[in-house]
Amino acid sequence: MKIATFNVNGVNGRLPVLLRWLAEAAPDVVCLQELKAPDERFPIGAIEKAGYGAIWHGQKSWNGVAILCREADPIETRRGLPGDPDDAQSRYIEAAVNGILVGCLYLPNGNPAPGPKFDYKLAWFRRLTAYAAGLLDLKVPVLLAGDFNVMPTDLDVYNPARWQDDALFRPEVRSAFHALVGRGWTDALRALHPDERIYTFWDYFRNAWGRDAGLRIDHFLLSPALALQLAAADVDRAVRGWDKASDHAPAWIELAETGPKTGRR
DNA sequence: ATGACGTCTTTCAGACGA
Repeated sequence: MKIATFNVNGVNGRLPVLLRWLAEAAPDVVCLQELKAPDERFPIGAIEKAGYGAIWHGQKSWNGVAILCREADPIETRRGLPGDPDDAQSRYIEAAVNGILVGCLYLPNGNPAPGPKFDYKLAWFRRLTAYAAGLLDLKVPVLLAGDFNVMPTDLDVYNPARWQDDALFRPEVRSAFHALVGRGWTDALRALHPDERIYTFWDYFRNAWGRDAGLRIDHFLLSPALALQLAAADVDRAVRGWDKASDHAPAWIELAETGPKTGRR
């Protein structure tokens, strides 16, 4: 089973890119972020025509997350991250798909730091860490996938010194990520490629794509049982070079089929 | 320190992104 995450940066403006990538990559499950569209403007017709069922949590202009499932409808288990009833931003949606609980998230950017936006990022991170602990307690296969807006280590940044004070790389944010992962999750891309420079985002500015000046900020966190099934993980880099591309490229993992538990025959 | 570029908006300028 192939599961992907893709920050599309506008699901309607990006629809041709999304549909082309779905046809070429044929993922079984897709987590989308930055829909930048309210619920009623999610392009469900085109996505169904491409062979995918979907659930989505939209918002006008900004944010917005969705889960797509090939030839099936995701069973929604949650929309919105718990822990703050006043948080109106659409950044979390979760579903049961093919025997796995999939949480799709878009963690706040947090710039400029310090400031209220950075405080919101750290608070959101705390809520995620608390909620994720409960997910592990469920003892079912769980995957958290999405745009975490964090480069975990120097290896994940083309020029670490330049990003030192940025909300995506500040020590508080990196330690928040490591504290979350340290509770029992596996960073799938890094687990399979411990020494490789892997990027999932290239700025539109300064010819970042042409210079390969990238960041690794889109991640898959696997629960312990799921980590045992991890067979492959990579980034569809070429998509970043397409016409009208998102500033993110899709990342994906491949999970090996297990025995009777998830076998469908 | 700023802005480069791109997307969205009851648009033609401003907010936001990373």
